[in-house]
Amino acid sequence: MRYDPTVVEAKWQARWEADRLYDAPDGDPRPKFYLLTMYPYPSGDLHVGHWYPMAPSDAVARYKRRRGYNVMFPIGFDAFGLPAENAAIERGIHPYRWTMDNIARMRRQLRSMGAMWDWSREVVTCDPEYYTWNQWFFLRMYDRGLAYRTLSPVDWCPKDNTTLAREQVVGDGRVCERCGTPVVKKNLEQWFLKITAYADELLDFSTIEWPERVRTLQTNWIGRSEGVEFAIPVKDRSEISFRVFTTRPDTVYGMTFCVLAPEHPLVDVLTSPDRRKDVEAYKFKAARESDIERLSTERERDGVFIGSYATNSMSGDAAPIFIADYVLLTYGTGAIQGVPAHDTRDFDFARKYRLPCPVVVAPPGWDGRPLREAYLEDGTMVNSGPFNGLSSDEGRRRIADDMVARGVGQRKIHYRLHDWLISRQRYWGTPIPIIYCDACGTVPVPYDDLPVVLPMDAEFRPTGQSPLKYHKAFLNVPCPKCGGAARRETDTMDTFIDSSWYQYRYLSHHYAEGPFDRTKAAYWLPVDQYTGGVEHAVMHLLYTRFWTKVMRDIGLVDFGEPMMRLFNQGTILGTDGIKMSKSKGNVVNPDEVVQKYGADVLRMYLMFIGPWNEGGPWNTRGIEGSSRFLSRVWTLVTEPAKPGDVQAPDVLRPRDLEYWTHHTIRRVTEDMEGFRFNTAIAALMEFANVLQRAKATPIAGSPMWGHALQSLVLLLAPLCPHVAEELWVEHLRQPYSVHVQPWPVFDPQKAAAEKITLVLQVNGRVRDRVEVEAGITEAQAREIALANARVRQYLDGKTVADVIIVPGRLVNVVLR
RNA sequence: GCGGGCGUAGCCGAACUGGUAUAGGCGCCAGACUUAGGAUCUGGUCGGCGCAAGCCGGUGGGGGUUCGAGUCCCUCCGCCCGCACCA
Repeated sequence: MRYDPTVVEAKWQARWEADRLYDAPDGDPRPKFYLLTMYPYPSGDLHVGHWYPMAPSDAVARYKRRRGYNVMFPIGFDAFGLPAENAAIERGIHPYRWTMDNIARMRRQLRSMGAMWDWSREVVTCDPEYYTWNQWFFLRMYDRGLAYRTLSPVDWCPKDNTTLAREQVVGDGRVCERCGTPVVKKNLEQWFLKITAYADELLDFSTIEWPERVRTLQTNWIGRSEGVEFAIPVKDRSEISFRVFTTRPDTVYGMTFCVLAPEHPLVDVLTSPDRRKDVEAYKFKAARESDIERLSTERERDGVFIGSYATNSMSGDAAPIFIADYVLLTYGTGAIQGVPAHDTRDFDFARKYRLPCPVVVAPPGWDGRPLREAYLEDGTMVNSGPFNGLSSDEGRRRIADDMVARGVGQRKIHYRLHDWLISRQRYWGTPIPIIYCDACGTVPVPYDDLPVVLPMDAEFRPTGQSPLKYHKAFLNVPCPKCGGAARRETDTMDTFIDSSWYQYRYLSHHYAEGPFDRTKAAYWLPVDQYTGGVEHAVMHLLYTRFWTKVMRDIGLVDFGEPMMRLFNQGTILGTDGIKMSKSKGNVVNPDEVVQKYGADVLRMYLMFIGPWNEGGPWNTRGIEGSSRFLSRVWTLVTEPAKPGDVQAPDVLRPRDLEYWTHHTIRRVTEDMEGFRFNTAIAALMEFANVLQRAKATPIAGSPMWGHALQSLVLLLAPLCPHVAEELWVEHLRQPYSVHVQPWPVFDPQKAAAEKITLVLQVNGRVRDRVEVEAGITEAQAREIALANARVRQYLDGKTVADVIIVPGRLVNVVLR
C-alpha cells in the first residue's frame, strides 16, 4: 500500500483538533516553553515563503514538547495596514471584509501545514477587543509624557498619501518601503512615542541571546555618540551664539570655520546684506535637491559664506561662518565646528575654500609639515595653548572640564535614533484616542470611553485624505472635559504598535480587564524563543523591546526584555534565485505542493534545503527527494520484513543495529537543539538507508529491529507529524499519539562505534586507513602505524622525528 | 566609503574546539525487476595519469603559521546584506 497524504493528513488533523492535542494549559506543572513565530500579515494567498519560518518553528515546538515542556505555540494575524485600504479604494471592498476573507483563506492554508498551533489563542489585531489596548497603552504613555504631539518635518509618501516612519524609508533613493515611490518632506502635527528615552537601555543586550547581526544593526541604528555640546559666540554680535556638538573636544583649537545647516534658524539673522543673494540661492538649491543628491558621498562638498564670523571659544580666533548641506539640521545641533586637520569632510571643505588647516593633534613622529589628508586618530595635542602636550584622550577630558567650568558647554550624548512617529493619515488602523477642543486643547479620551471604535461605514475615496475626516459621526464629539463641541484626532496608529505587544495578548486574548491577564504572566512570560526574519531588526524588534520596557515601568511586567532568544531564518528564493514575489512570477503555491506531495513532504523539503538561517532557492527536483525519502520510510515500516530472503554480503549484527539506533538518536537530538534540521534529516536518511539494506537479512526479525523502527518514527515525528502518527499508531500499533511520547534517549556507550577507522599519515599525507578497536591505546596506535606496510615504504632510509597521535582518529609519522 | 556575512562537486549542501574534504539529497551513469517505466531496488559518481595496485592535484587567487589548514593569520578577487556626510 502506498502512502496517500491527502487521506492520512486530513484524518490526523481532524483527530488532533478534536482532541485539542496542542492546547497549552495555563499553570501546568511542567516547565513552560513559550515559542513565538512572527505572526503573518493576511495579504491573501500564502506562498511557500510563508511556510519557511513556520514549518521549522513547529518542529521546534513539537521537539520541546516531547522533551517535557508545556509548549505554547500561538498564532494570529497582523490585520491592520495599508494594503487593505488600497484594496478598498481600488476595488471597492471594505478593508474589514478584505482582511477577514484573507484571514479565512490563510487559516485554512496554515492548518494544512499540520502545525501544533494553539488556535484557541488566536489574535486578530483589527478586532476592537485587541486594539482597545493599543489605545490604553497610548493613554498610559501620554500620562507619562512618553506620547507627545509636535509639528515636525516628516517623510511623506506621495503615492500612499501617508507619513512614514524613518525606518520605512529605504534604499539609496530614499523610497517608500511599500511602494518604492521617492519620499518627500512635509510638515505636519504628528504623534510621537519617546523611544529615545530608552536609547541607552536599548543598547544593552546582556540579558538576551540575540544574533550578533541584529544586535549590531540595532546598535548602529541607535547610533550613540558621546561628546560635548558648546556655545560658539558670533564675533561683534556678543548677544548671539549658536551651539555645536563634537565628539572631539580635543580638536577645538583647530577650528578655522563653522558650518550651519542651510535650514538653521540663525542663518537669516547672521547673513550680511552683501551675502544675502548667494545665501538665498544656496538655500533654494539645497531645499530643491532631493535627499539622494544631497546625501551622496560622491558629490563634492560645497557651501556659502554668510558674511559673519564666529569666535573660537578656546583660542579666541575669528572663524568665518558658512552654510553647507553636508550639515544636517536633524542631527546634533544642526551646526558644527569646522576642524579641517582632523575631519575628512571639513578637510575637503577647507581645501575648496582655501581655509587654513592648523594641526592641533600631532600624529606620532609628525614633522611639522601640513597634512596631506585629515588625521583622524588620537595623538599629542599641539597649538592648543595650555593643553599642549596632552594625549588626545586626556585632552578631551580636560577641555570638556574647562568648558563645563566656564559654563560654555556641557557633556552630551547624541543619538541617531529619533522618536517613533506613529501618526498615519489613514483609515485602517487603531484610532488615536485624542480629542481636540477649542477651549480645553488636547484632551485624552477617558479610559472608560475606550475603545474608540473605527467606524465601519466610512467612505473610501481616492482623495489622499483619511476617510475619517469626512465621517461626521466619528469626527464630531463633545469634549470630555467641558462638554463643548470638539473633534477627534483622525490619524491612526502605525501598525508596528500592534506587533509591539501581541505576544502578551496571546496569554488571554479575550481578557477585558487589561491588555493581558497578569495571573498568567508569571507562568508564561517572557517569550523563550522567537523566530522570524531579520528584515525586522530595526523596526519591530526594536519597538517591541521598547514597549516591554515601558510595560515594566508602568508595572505590568517585572522584566525588561520581551524575548530571551531570537533566531532569524533566511529567505526562500524562487527557482531563479530571486526572492519570491507575485510580481516576479516565481512564487510556489503551497496548496499545489501539498496536494501533490502532502504537507509532510513540503515541511521536510523546506528543512532539508540547507541551514535554516541561510534560506536558499526552491528546487522543483529537490522536493522529489523528500518525497522519495518518506515513501521509503513508509514501505520500510509498513511492509513486513522477510528476513533471510537475500544473502546480504555484510549482515548487521545486533550490536551494529543498536549502534546505528543510538547514534542516530544522538545526532538528531543534537541537531534539533541547534536548529540544524538539514543535518538532522540527513542523519535520519542515513539511518533509513541502513535499515533498508538490513531489512532482507535475519536481523529484521530481532527485538532490536522493532526498537530501531520505533526510534526512527519517534525521531521523525516533529518533522513530518502526519506520516509519523500514521506509522506509529496504525502500523507499529503504539498508543496514540506519537506527539506526546517522550523523546527517545540515547546511551552514550551504545552510540559510540566499536570500531573506528584509524588514518595513518606520513608527513601529513594519508597513506593508509585501518579498522581498529575504538578503545586502543596511544601506544598501540603508534605500534600499528609503524608496523604498517604502506607506512614502512616511506620510512626507508629516513629517521622518525616524531609520531603525532590524535586518539580515535589518526597517527601521523613525521620523518626527517 | 564604513560595518557585517559568504565563496567547498554539474546543483543544494556536510565537515564538532585545526586531524580521513565532499556526509545526505538532486542530477547523471550502469545494473536488477519489468510488456513498459519518468515507478521501485542495487551499485557507481571531484579532477588528472594508470589495466591495476597506486601516485599526483584539489575547498575563489596568492602568501604565511603548523607534524597537519576548508577551518587560524596576511593579502587580493568576486557575490550578498546593512548603514550611508551622524559632526
